[in-house]
Amino acid sequence: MTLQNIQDDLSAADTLEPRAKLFRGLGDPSRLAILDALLSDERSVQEIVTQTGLGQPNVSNHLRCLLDCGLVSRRNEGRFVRYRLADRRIADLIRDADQLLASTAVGVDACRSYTG
Amino acid sequence: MTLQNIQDDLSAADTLEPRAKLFRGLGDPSRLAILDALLSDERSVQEIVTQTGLGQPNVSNHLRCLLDCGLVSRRNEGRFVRYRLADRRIADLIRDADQLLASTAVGVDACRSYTG
DNA sequence: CTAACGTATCAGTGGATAATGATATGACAT
DNA sequence: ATGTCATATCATTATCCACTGATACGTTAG
Repeated sequence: MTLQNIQDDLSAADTLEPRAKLFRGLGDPSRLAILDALLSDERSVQEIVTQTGLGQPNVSNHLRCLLDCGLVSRRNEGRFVRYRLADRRIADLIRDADQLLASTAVGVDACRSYTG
Repeated sequence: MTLQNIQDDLSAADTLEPRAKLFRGLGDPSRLAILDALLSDERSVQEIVTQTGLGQPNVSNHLRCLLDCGLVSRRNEGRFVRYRLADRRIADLIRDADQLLASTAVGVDACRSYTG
């Protein structure tokens, strides 16, 4: 085993799980729809429910997930709660993914391992 | 509903599923470990098995998934099969994710929705 | 031809999780 | 105080998917 491999393994041990978790956070159509709704502006839960067509408890669940992950932040306003993206780089990450998907090489549909 | 929302919905309908699928492809520790092994160089299945500690059928399964998705490409060499990243931007995406995780705000561990 | 090796496929299994309906919590208005 | 609205939580269910062991396929060596 080379030094390079050792370094890879060391860094992998520490960063693999969080990395996977971040990508999994982004790897659900419902959560992506929610993030999409937040791309342009801050939104209340109701607005997100309307825009995404998802059920309200479902949206709340995913928002909790996204909040715990630190991907969104919230702000109370009376009985409304307004959510927004926690970091610009999240939008960047999504855009980069779209660019990658626009490449001819990357054709995710063909993957039979999961139905997505 | 504003024009902006309509545009969001239209783009979402087309790109949400593939996007989610791409992120899910990246959202598994085993697949990330495999991609990690390929970051620095081309590798045979055996080498990946050794470096990741995963089972051989398991690695083959994930490689098939990654291949179908277009995230890796393969090359036959005798009875060996050597895999490599299909696109530099995949490594970029992973690095960007790591940078995001280095931020204080994004702390994925706290997410209780999935154990990952 | 046959043995040995590298890789891929398959079926079975356990564990994880997204969605739903019911319900709880909290805030505002009258 | 009470009703109403916005949001969050909970339990249930049904589905999905990663892993394993056995095995098949393909290639090289002897």
